[in-house]
Amino acid sequence: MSNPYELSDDMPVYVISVAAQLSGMHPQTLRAYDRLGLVSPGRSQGRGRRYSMRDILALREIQRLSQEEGVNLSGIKLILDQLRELEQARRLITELRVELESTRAVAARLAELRRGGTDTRSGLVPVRSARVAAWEPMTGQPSGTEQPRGDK
Amino acid sequence: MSNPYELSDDMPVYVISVAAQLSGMHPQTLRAYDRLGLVSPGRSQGRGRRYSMRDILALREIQRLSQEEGVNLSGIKLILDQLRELEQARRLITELRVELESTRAVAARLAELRRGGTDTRSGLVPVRSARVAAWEPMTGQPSGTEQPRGDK
DNA sequence: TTGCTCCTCACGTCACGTGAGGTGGC
DNA sequence: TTGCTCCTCACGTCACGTGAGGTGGC
Repeated sequence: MSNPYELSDDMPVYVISVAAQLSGMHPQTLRAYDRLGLVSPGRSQGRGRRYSMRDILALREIQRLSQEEGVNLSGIKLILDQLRELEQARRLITELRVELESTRAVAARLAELRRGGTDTRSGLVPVRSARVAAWEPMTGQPSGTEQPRGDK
Repeated sequence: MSNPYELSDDMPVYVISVAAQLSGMHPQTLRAYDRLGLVSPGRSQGRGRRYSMRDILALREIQRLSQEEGVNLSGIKLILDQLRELEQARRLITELRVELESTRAVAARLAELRRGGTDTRSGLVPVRSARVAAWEPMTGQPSGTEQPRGDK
């Protein structure tokens, strides 16, 4: 309850030797990553490093990018930054779509309440654009960038 | 008009020596990038490479990531892929916000037409969520895309 | 022929992981 | 004392740029 950490994932509990085992890396490598600002664990009394589970997961992702994808540390840093931006954008997209749907429902309900049925000519009932309707939450993305240029 | 290429940017016109000069890279480097699938120019008669202006710009971006950011080629490939996804997401966000605004305007107009003013208790007039309202189009960049957020 | 293109091979440099070596506090 | 931590230095490996060397078609 009065726990200063929301979840135990953020609690810095693992010393460097344990963190090295959990992440499958060399302790010296973890020190190097700390120095480079890639994964900076907490400190205990200003001396020993203390890694959280979130740090461990970050280390594993770095290991994957490094070993499987062959990306160097400069690249990994940029990629992780970009990934955060991308996830932020995706969250916003989901939120905007939810809000758009509910707003559309409201508009439709209001239009319905106005007796006489749908008055299409008034343009009061918005037409969903093809591009927005067709969009799927991030497909594999090859060549999907093509824009059908709907010239309404 | 009947030009098979939309803009001259996509027309493969530069031979490798010219492309090397324009991008400030070694011809051998361009051949290596082609082999690695980083920038694959067109071919003339199945032999010589022909680079478009778009290829040149891609080469310059690669050079920046490599020299200024110190990213290796594996990283550059992932970063460029991610960047395309990010730009796609940003375009969609802009589109969704435009559509949301217009739908809101329609809903507001319809609500107004229903005599008696706003009936807040009915929940028919949607309240804009704080997160969506607060969001700025990707901070950290020129911010010229700023949308004045005119709340009607 | 000249000047381009193509290719492969090899070398130099640099990034990075990791071992060694020596220190200090529970 | 033992077993951890901290640090720096050095070495081996690998990625990558680029030069050399030799080919072929306008």
